[in-house]
Amino acid sequence: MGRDRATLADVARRAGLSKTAASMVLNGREGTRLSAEAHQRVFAAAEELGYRPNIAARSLRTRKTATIAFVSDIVATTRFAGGLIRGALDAARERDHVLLITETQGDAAFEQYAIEAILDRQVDGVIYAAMATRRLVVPPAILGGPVVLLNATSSTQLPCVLPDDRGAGATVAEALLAQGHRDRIALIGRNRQKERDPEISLAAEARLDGIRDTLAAAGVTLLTEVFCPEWRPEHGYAATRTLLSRPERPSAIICMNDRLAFGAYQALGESGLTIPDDLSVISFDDDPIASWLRPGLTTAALPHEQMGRRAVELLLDGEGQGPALVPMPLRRRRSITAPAG
Amino acid sequence: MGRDRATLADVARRAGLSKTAASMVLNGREGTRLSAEAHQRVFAAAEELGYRPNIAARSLRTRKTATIAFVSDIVATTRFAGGLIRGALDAARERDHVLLITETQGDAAFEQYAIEAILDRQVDGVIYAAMATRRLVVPPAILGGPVVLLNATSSTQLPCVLPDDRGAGATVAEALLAQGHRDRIALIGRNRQKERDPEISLAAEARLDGIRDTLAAAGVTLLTEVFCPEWRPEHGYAATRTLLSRPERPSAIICMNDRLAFGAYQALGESGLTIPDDLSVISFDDDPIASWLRPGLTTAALPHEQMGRRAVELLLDGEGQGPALVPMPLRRRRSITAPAG
DNA sequence: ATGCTCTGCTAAATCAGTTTAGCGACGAGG
DNA sequence: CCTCGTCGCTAAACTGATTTAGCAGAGCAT
Repeated sequence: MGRDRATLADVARRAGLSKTAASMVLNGREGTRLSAEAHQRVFAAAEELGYRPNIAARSLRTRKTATIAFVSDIVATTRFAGGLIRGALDAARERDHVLLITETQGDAAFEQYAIEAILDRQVDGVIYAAMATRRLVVPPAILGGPVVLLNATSSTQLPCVLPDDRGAGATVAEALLAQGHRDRIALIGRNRQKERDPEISLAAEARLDGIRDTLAAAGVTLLTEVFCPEWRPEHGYAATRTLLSRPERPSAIICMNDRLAFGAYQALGESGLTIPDDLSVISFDDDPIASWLRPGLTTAALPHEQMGRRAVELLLDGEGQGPALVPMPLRRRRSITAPAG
Repeated sequence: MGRDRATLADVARRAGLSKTAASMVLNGREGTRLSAEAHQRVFAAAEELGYRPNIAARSLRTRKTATIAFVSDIVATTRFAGGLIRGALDAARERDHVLLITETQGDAAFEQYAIEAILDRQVDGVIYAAMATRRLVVPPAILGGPVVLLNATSSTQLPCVLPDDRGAGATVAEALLAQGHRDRIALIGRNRQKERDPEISLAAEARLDGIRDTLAAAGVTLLTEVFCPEWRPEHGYAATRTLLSRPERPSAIICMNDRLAFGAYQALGESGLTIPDDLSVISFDDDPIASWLRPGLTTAALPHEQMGRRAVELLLDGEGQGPALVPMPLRRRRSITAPAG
């Protein structure tokens, strides 16, 4: 890998100058009194030799590696994680940085390995990411340098990037109100554990709050709320069957995430009900399946790519970059319409 | 990040020995004539100081960085990619290495950036991965060091890791034959472009071959084959409708991937047909939705995690590691049964 | 006493950069 | 004529490891 590369000494020699001169010119140092001609010669020599600095050598002196560590619990290998990484990758590239990725899998030994690997390589900063939006404990060892939390908060005073779940709740509620839904809106996916334990999820409570407040402002309350032990399709399926067994049928169902909505679609299909004519469905996340469903599922999208970007921006450009609460845009598809009758 | 770290000089001083001695002891060099007592002192000092070597400094001298570059076209941020990365991450950790991840997005400028970033950082090797199993052109610049192709081949003589799509085709066909399906097996997802152009997909033709050969060996031929412009749910939906509009209804449908199968489920559901009683469905990939469908979809799984592992093993441990064709195990769920009537 | 080998260890070079301190030439001012 | 400041540039130190070359002392044979 990369033998025979021209070194700074080669460039200097070819330009007929010292390493010092070459280094200063190539780094665009201000206040140096090197002649315009010297600049020319160095640039020409570097160009001709295809010179690229050796980052290891440079970082030995400067302690900068142009490398960011992306540490996640398990996010990197999850279907949702892609966007997070891609956004971070893009933003890093724009700033001439590169991403070192590690995964702790929630395992203390793996986390230890990840931290040591990172420290050994003197990364410029760490993005500490979680799969599910939640509160976590940051290992003190990495606090020696800049850290940004991605999709997570902690009790320490660290900058963090979160999706605006509360705003998404409001958005979803507004979308239904705008279609004329009022007192027959049901919700599936209530989950005491998720709502109460911030180490599991910050999303659940925030979404719920956004929904409730917005409906309340319009003088509306939820028709009913169905609890689910988890947020997977089978639970959405079961919850929807429960819902349909009750005397008053809702005009719309809000699902706490798309996997639940997927289960709801299955249950509604089996019951011979048509979406959205018999019943509107709306949800959160914008999982890839949302666009595969028939009809397409209207859902508030987790802005993973934006979040990944923002994390890098926060880390490298400092705090001035703006809000760390990233809005969740509504993806409008065909699953909601005005209530029948 | 990591200031105040003890250096080798610190360790040597505390042990009352030279840097040379400390270095040799810590690297477990054979043939050194340092006393057992000197060993003790060095280890003790390193322990007490929490010494960890600075990798940048070391690699300046040794040209080893304990870092592998994972370059992908777009795989890293795709729902499928997770396993590839996770497998690689795990195998890398076991060998005390770390992964530098970059994405080219199929863009030449990005690829250039990725290559330079990699070369600048003197990685020990490169895993060059593709999202879809295909043939690709490896940029000559990275051929200076070890390279392994992941989910891809090239015209150059590089080691590569591929899923055994042909074997999977055989597995799928066998599963249907074992249930008693014979002359009413349909296939959806034929696609001339994918089958013919190895730069787009190696999977399509291989799967098809595996299916055909296995059926032929049992004296069976496909009832019908429906073409699809792409392998997305809507195409599976359309293809299935086409299939159902024909006079002879199949007893089983083989879908070329799970997304097509998802579309097939939708179409079958609309037609009031029950899976698997009216019709068996079987497929390839083991996309997460396969387990979410009702009934669960039986499918030959892409062994992404295994593939990612194997790539690192091939890169670091050499070629002796065994076959680069990774078997695709059949995930048996409830979507196939014996044909009705 | 001399030469030889072996043991146990170290000084110094090296990797490829950045950075500090300062040198020689030249012109201006006193 | 001497001093001073500026200009344009360079030597050498430094970063933290590995590695080469070799030194001092002990033991042994001659």
